[in-house]
Amino acid sequence: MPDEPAQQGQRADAQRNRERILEAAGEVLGEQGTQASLRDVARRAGVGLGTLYRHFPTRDALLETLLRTGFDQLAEEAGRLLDADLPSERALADWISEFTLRSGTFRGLPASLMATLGDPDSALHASCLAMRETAGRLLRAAQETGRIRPDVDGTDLFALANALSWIADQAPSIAARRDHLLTLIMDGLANSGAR
Amino acid sequence: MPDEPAQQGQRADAQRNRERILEAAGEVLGEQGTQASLRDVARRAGVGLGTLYRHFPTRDALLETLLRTGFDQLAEEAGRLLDADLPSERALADWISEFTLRSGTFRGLPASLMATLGDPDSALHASCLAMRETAGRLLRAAQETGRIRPDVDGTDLFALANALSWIADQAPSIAARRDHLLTLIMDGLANSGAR
DNA sequence: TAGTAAGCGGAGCAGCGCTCCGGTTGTCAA
DNA sequence: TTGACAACCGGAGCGCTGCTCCGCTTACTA
Repeated sequence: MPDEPAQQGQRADAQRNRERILEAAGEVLGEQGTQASLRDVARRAGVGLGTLYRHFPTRDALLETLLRTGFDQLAEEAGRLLDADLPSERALADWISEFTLRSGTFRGLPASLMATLGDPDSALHASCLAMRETAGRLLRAAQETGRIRPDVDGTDLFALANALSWIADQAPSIAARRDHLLTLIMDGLANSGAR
Repeated sequence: MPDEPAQQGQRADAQRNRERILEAAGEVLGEQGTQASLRDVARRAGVGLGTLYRHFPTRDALLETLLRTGFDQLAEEAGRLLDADLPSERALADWISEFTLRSGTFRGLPASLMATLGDPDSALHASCLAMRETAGRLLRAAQETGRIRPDVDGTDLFALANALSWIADQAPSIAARRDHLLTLIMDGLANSGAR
């Protein structure tokens, strides 16, 4: 079972360093957020700064590698929810909830994700887009049942989900209201008959 | 008509510098956002860095002085809306709209405002709190008419308004959806009969 | 006008992102 | 096994940041 095909053909030491960097990055970003010092990451990995930048030319590239699995899992989760025997708006709410939970792993992550909207060259853009599209299918399914208002698109959904995560990562005091605010937003998304 | 009592008893040059700094800060933060380089502000004001830090010991102190008038106006606006002959949820929506418009003056401002929630020592905290309380009265008034759900407090309102501003200042593309997202959030705030 | 407190401004420190390049080392062919 | 070399390493260095500290200047007042 070959892990991570991305590093095939590399020298053994390069591959070892890559793994060390990713491990250290997970720890450091977990403590300091997405804006953590990359010097700290290199230091913790026991690696030179140049080595870090060669493996991950931008902060986004590092972040993308750290998050890719999570994106994939969120996309799969959307697929599962599509097939599940659930009210469509319930499925949507569950997905958003899962999304905001995961966005909480690194402080500053919601901002980093939102930034990809305006920067198609970002390394994060592609894998983020893929997840967004799967979530979009979940949204459209819910709209087709008439449970979710039709004048909302995938980008709105993404923005709202990120905004919710953003709120939660601003202050611990308000993070406790996350679920409450989610139901509020879901009510806003609901298609309330007329209108 | 004496302006700005805060600088009374100061030497004339100190007062002059204070004004220069505020003017320069308005320009620089307008261009670069709330995280702009304070060196740039000092440079543009034609003043040493030490002078800037003596007048405004922290970035928040500078920001607070720049925003105080705006906070006051927003509080007054809330008062006006309370007395106005408007459906209560309409008044609330108008206030939020006004708030998010003003939060757009500096990029990064929503984040700076939210940060005051968890940092009572911030220079911004006090003037922000005053405005929040006036907005809270607007909220409660709307709740008493039964138009707005009762399980929402002033902090929720503040968080949501800031989140909306935050979305708008992430990417110009999504900023256009601001009003749309506002109606969505207002629908979420609405008290839809049962529940 | 002279004494002085208040104010000034930039040198300096530690840290940041990012680049660049001389030295090292893993790898593979001979 | 050994040698050659591409691949890789790591940190010095650049220009920036926030923030402090202190010798010099200047506006005020007695």
